[in-house]
Amino acid sequence: MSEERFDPSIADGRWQRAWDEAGVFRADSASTKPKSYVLEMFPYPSGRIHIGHVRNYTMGDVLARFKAMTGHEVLHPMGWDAFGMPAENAAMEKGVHPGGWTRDNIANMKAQLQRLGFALDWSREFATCDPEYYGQEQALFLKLYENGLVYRKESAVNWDPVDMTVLANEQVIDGRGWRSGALVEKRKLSQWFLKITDFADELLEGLESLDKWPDKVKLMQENWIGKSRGMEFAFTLSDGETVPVYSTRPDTIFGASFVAVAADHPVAQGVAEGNAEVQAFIEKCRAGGTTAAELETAEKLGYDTGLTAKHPFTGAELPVFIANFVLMDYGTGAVMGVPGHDQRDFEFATKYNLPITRVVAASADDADKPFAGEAEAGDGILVNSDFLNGMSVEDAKREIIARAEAGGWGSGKVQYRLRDWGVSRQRYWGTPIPFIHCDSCGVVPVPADQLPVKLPEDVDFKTPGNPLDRHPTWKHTSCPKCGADARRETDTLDTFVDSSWYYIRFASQPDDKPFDAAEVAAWMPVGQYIGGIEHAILHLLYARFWTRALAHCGMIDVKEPFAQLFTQGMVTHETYSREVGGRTVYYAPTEVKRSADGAVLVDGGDAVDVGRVIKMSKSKKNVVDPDEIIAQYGADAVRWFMLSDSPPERDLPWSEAGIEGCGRFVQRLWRLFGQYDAAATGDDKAVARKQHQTVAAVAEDIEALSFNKAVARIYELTGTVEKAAPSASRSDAIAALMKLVSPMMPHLAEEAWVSAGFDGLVAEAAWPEVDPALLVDDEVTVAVQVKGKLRDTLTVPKGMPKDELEALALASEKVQRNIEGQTIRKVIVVPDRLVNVVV
RNA sequence: GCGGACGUGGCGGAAUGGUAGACGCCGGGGACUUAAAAUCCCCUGAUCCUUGAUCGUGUGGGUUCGAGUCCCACCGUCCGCACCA
Repeated sequence: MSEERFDPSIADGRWQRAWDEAGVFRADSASTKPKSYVLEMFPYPSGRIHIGHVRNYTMGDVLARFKAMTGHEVLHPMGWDAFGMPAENAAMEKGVHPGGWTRDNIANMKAQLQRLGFALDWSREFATCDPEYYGQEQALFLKLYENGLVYRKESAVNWDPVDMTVLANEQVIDGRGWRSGALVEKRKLSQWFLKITDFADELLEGLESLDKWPDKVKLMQENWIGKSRGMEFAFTLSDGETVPVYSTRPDTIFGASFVAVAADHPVAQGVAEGNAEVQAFIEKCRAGGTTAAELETAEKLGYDTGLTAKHPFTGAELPVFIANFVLMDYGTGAVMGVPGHDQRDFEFATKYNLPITRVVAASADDADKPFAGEAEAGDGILVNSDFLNGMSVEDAKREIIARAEAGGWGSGKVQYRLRDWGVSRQRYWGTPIPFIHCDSCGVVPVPADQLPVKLPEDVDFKTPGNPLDRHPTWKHTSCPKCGADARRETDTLDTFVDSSWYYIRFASQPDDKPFDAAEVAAWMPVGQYIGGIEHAILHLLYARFWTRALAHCGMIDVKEPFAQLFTQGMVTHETYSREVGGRTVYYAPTEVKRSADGAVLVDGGDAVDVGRVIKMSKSKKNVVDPDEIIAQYGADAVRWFMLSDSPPERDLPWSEAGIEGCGRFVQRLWRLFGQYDAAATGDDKAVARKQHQTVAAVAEDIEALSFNKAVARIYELTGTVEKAAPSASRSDAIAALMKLVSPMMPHLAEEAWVSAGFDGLVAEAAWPEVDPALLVDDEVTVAVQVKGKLRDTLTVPKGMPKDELEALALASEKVQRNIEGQTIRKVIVVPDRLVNVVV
């Protein structure tokens, strides 16, 4: 080997070209090898990759390369989630076309990813803004429509006044738009919906089959779907109207002391007509904030409508209130108030002096026990409840539902928190919804042969609102049914639709249809999906739904798209700041010189406060630029850092010292690789053993995505081999080490591989064999304890019988000293592990 | 409020109920060098009466020959959800 130092600035590019020319990472759908589909969440093309992308894609890359070395045909694709608001914002701010802006960003980011040497099959690359992609998405949307999974309805929607678009419930966080942060308003619009609620139960039950998903994510989805069982029944009001209510505690019906309806409930609307006071109250309810803090302190408010509701059993006339804590869009928008056994009802009843009746108690003797300032929602025995008296809560629920159903005035009901997915967006940069509005035929799907419905190129972004809607010609077309003048739908699809099936398109992308079912079957489901926890609900639930919807339409045979899910932690960094003129100024890591006891500005030397280690963000300036660190340390050092130290599901603190250590290790390996000598002779059992143990352990660690442990083991093997005297075993170990590190540091590994005189690419080499005989040591160190405290250790041949071990341990001078003058009560011997002398 | 995760050296973190702190970073000392960089070697949980011993995995209990690991209670940090009837 000639060079003393490994030079990534030369080697990185050389091997990236070599892999590309050899087509090493191209996935062959027809291969007979076992298939492995490794996927990381594709990025939004913002223009620059973030260090978080580097971590995410490095993990996937190591797995993909490892799978290839262990005999799998690997599909590891990459593409672009290319529709969405930022492109339109750029268009508005800079006057560039969203398409051009997006294309430029993709080119930049692709070059950045390529500099990291990822084993990606770029032949399958696409962007969701390609007409070839969104046209097929339109075809799928129409397929779902044909199968009754798409509908349109007038509905109150979450309107983001800044982005000027509708948001899904999931996109409203604490009453604000998830992207713009603007306070969301309610508006009535005609919207397109996907019937995700049809799949609520399936999506919930399907979670059970996902044994390789984090429990945390499954739990979040479970809560989101929010299944509850209860009873729906109607109250008859004093004005003759009926008001259906839903309750999960129908057993407590005898404790009902009022009925409450939401501000938007028809009853409330009726009462409000011509009554300014009620209108004002309703307005007040609507204005109520929805943030966590506001809800915590929000007072229960009610307006007595003067109407009464007849209790179905007691015949009592219960007052009917409009209440601020009742939601129109859950259940029926009306509830029966049972103050004794629901905390909200309790607070409400206390405020408005309504009766609080106990109907559940610990025992029949406690039937009239007073409440201790709060409702009792727990289990117990029914009391003060006529025919339900003495029953358990569960039995009472069953009984009351049975009676309601027999009497025809109510029925058991399963209720979900999950709502249908509103997919209409009043934006330009998205997939046009393929429908046409005709005055005589109504809403008509665009015929398949007229797809894709392409976005117009000439658009103007100077005025707010939907550019498609105000385009001079685009929306004017003719009705596919009657031929009369008609208008195109000007809404575009939520970008979460785009990301709901991209993984299927990666597996198969014919020109004339969305995908080929057989080819999809060859790859799906994704074997390992890796991405951020922030997509735990939205993206992952939508993708699961979409897959099931396609299966429902008979298009594919897969129900769950992602067999195994991994959510990686964030990359974090210290923050550097100073108080300047009463405000905090943040500094980038490159502007700061860090030392053991603090930090100063490179420019000027002023002291800087070293703040908490937090997620990298532009506003705190605690970011590092992937390009800069690749240029400085090389791709392999950066990749190695991404895998070292922190377990991948936890946050990874970026540090200058850490990346420098990685850079040093790359050189250290390079020096060691240079000592490979094919002509060396002689055995070194200890080295061989360490090699085989490490190969087996690293394989296990990579499969488990425990990259930090694999890294630690590679350090150990490196240390062992470095210290060993030259031998054939040592050279074997060096060669094995080249393969071991090749998924993590592929450029270094290739360079060493060719320098050592091996043929071909190490990326295509087979993972080193493991000789099971070498996995076990023939000597073991046994701990010797007296009363559970370590006193000595013994090095003995493996498999020494219990009695011999015991004798040896008792003979130990240190043991003798510690048991002096005491009686041995018991000796516990665990072969090959320890001896514990109990005195 | 509900649900969940996590608490181990200066730091990131290892550890099938069986030698706590692997491995890395930081720090200290030394070798090489005119010097530096690079590299290599040694030390590096705390305390003490330092050939050794005592203490030590958030706190307090418990189970066990033996607990970071299992059980109970508490404290703290972080995350998710939330007037969902």
